[in-house]
Amino acid sequence: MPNIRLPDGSVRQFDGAVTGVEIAGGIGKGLARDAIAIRVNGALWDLAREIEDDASVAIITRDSEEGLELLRHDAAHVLAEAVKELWPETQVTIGPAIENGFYYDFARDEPFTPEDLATIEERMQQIVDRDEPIRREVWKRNEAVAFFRAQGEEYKAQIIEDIPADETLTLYRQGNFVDLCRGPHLPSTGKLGKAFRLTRVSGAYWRGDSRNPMLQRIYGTAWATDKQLRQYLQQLEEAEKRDHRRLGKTMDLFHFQEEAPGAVFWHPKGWALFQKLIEYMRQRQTEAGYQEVNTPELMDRSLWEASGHWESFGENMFTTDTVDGRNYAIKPMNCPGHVQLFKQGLTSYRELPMRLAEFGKVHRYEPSGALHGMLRVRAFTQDDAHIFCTAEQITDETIAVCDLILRIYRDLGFDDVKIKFADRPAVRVGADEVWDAAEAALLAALGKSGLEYTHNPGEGAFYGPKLEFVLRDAIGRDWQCGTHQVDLNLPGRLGATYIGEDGQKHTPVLLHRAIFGSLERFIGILLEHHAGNLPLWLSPTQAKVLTITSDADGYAMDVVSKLRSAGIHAEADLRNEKISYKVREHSVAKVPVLMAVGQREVEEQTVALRRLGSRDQQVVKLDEAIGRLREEIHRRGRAA
RNA sequence: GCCCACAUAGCUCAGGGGUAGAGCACUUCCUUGGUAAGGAAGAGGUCCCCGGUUCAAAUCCGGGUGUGGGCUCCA
Repeated sequence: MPNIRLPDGSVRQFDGAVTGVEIAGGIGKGLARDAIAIRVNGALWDLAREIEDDASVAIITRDSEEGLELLRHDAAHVLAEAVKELWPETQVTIGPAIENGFYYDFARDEPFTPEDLATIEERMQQIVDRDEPIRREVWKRNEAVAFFRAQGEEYKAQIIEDIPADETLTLYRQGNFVDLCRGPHLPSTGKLGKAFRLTRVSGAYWRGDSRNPMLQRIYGTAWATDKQLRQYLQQLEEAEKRDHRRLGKTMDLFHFQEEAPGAVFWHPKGWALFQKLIEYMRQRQTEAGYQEVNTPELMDRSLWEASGHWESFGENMFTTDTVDGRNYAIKPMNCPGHVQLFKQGLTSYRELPMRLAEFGKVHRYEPSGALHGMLRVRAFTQDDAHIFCTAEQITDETIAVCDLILRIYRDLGFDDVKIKFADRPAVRVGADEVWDAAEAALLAALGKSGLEYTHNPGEGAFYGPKLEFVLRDAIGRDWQCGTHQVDLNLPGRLGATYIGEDGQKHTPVLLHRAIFGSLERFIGILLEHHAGNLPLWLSPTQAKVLTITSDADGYAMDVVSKLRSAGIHAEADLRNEKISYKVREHSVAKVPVLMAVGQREVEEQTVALRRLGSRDQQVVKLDEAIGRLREEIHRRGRAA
């Protein structure tokens, strides 16, 4: 006689074991139709599973967050069923729900082709039409292993063998397809609906290990309604439009070419943007007490051996083959160079903290498959800084770094920033007491500044704990950019010391920090975040002066030179084209300010101002227009 | 590095065993037009590279390079 408590607090009594189907049906027809699973005392159950004892339940519907996840998981099963029907020799492995969709990994000699995806998708729709009941079965593990082995499903058998012995083993059967699964599942394949789409096929290592065989992964997206699916596909198109590689072309900022994989050719406009970011960062760093330095890009192998990079990072380093027979390496990091600066002469504790900053160009031999536009390159510029300080100073320096990072992200239009605290990994250098102190110092800084953070256990560097700064862009993607690390290893290794109050030599603490991380990558993110519509102060070409008729040519040139004198990057467009043609062209090129001049403007010494994204224009006196733009550039677009 | 796909004009792309096509951009001419594409003409290609098959390869096959989507990696 179970008492079933519903989310609204009401209790219903049943004569015997009851299922989710019956409970939902008892509440209403609509709910019975939309129900796909039931939460029983906190755990998700199949709708058809019998509830024998008193329980608190909640019906899960397809449009809820949890329901959607179940739907996607089912889509993965239907995908596997379709593939098994089409190519019975294929082995199935795993297929979970993921963000926006699902995937399933298959083992099969023949690769799946894009045409296969269409075939599979059709078959999936047939399976949905068949509305096969999905049934849960509890199996004994040796029987389950034997069952899958008999079918040639070696991977499944392996998975079952690795499941802890005390766990209940459940299989789900739909039609002729049986899969190992924890569940729960929809009552039948018809409940999946047809708001799904197979999106791509790719390789994936068995159990995520590159030493294992490669499986074929089919990805799909699945939603509760067709409308949601359409919205999602539209979102993808939107993201594609703001792809930095596309914007780099249309805005004429940079290009890549075959001879320099993973290295950027900066065009004048792109380089102007690059320089504006550096100029801005330089100003902020000077305010914060940093000193800018520059260290060699090429240094002898012995230094990299001393620092430990040759051993632990050598595979990623570019090296030279020169006639002098020496081995040089192109720097993959700036740290060893900065330590050399610190080691020059004797440093007193009174000079600490010493903050050395460098816009250092580094080269790393990244695996070819890792390269991705400007987001993952082999040659990039770090806004790197190393702070040499005492153990007592870690906390205050960390607070200062956090403030600086958040301030800069805000200025650049990123208001949603998350901080992660990554502590000691399993493989590490340094004594536990030293780690205790370093971690405590970082946590103390976070505590003192009142910043929220999440814990990322075991994800610290081998040489020390770190803070990671993750920013969220305009379309909800997260990017890890800033980093702040405590290094307990390098100063000692490279013999850096300072003279303490006691007159003795001590090893300083080294803090590594980067804010943009890589200028190249950050610019890519910045472009995508703003969809190319950069704030005025960062725009390479800030204003374009467009003539309406050639009578205004002379005046247009005057306007440009006045803008330039005021420090505004301006260009004239005197071409024999219609004004609407010029407006379109420069709008497409994302120029933030357009100034049209015709006969009227010449006579009145005005300009017709049009801002990017607006369809309106405003006629203002030239001097006033310049004043306004100057002011906006000066305060970097933030509200005064 | 691994799996799959792709590489044709400056850009976006179509085509395809018999010497190459569109739109936009570019050049010239006409047009001086008031806020997202005015008109006409012209020029432009080692069809990524190297091999192979073939009477004939941009097209088919093999290898390489690069790019894209994933996997692994991101010290």
